[in-house]
Amino acid sequence: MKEKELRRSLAVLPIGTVMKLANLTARQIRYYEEQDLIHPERNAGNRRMFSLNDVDRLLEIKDYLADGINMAGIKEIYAMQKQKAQQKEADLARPLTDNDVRRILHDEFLNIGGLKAKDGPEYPTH
Amino acid sequence: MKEKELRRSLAVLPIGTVMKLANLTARQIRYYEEQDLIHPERNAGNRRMFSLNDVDRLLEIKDYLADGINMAGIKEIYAMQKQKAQQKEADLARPLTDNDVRRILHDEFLNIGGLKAKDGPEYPTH
DNA sequence: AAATGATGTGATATTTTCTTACATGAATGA
DNA sequence: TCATTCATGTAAGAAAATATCACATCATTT
Repeated sequence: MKEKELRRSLAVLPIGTVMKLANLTARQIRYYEEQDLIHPERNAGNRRMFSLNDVDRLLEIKDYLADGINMAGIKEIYAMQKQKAQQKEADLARPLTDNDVRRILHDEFLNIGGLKAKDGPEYPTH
Repeated sequence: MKEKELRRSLAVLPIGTVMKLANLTARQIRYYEEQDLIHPERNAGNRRMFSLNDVDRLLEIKDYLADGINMAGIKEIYAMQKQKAQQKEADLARPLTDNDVRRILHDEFLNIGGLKAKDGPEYPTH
């Protein structure tokens, strides 16, 4: 479903529509943007244009706030989600080759032997 | 998928967005509305608000025009489609009950006998 | 009590959209 | 060929939507 994802990320909604869909004031929406929780695009005339994904996120933010989580907390949540997504992306991008595996095992054996010169072992040898 | 249908029929897009999505001028879009080919909603401030279905229809209209069909032709096409849809709806809405069938047969027998007083038979008895 | 966080409100500028009217160029029929 | 009609362009002026910025407010935290 790549098509669907594209549709959902198209910036087509003006703030007035988003206010109604998410039941938020313009002030709130702009503030959440200021806090880097959403990143609506801008059209040629500097008007914010939102995607359906943006609306979803606004609804999420609303829920988090209702649960007593503050901006900082929400920001952290999204930062973590982003990290996870990036890790997954990286994992998917280049699955380990046999060569990678061999190299990793080789390095580990070096470490186990305590022979690694430059930085010393990564774990206590006690 | 009633949900999807609802989403597609939500009037959330301003004309500026629709212009880009359908690659049409505001003039064209308003003219097609004037010709009763589309019926965007209006918001409290009298601005036209379009649904994704509206955009689809605009793209269709564009195709028809490109095929050399004029407004009158397109209008007729949509009129026919509407009729078909209404018929289908009517058919689906209330399939005939046994009672309906009995009543219809009863009436038909009356007619066959040529006894129907008021309007006379519905078909030539010749 | 002072500071902070989330939101409301008001002022003013800019952009978008509306309606109305007139212009235009291609196709069509007399 | 000339006048019409059709689909669209364009301009003017008004109204609505949105932008930013500043200050107000009210609850919570320190």
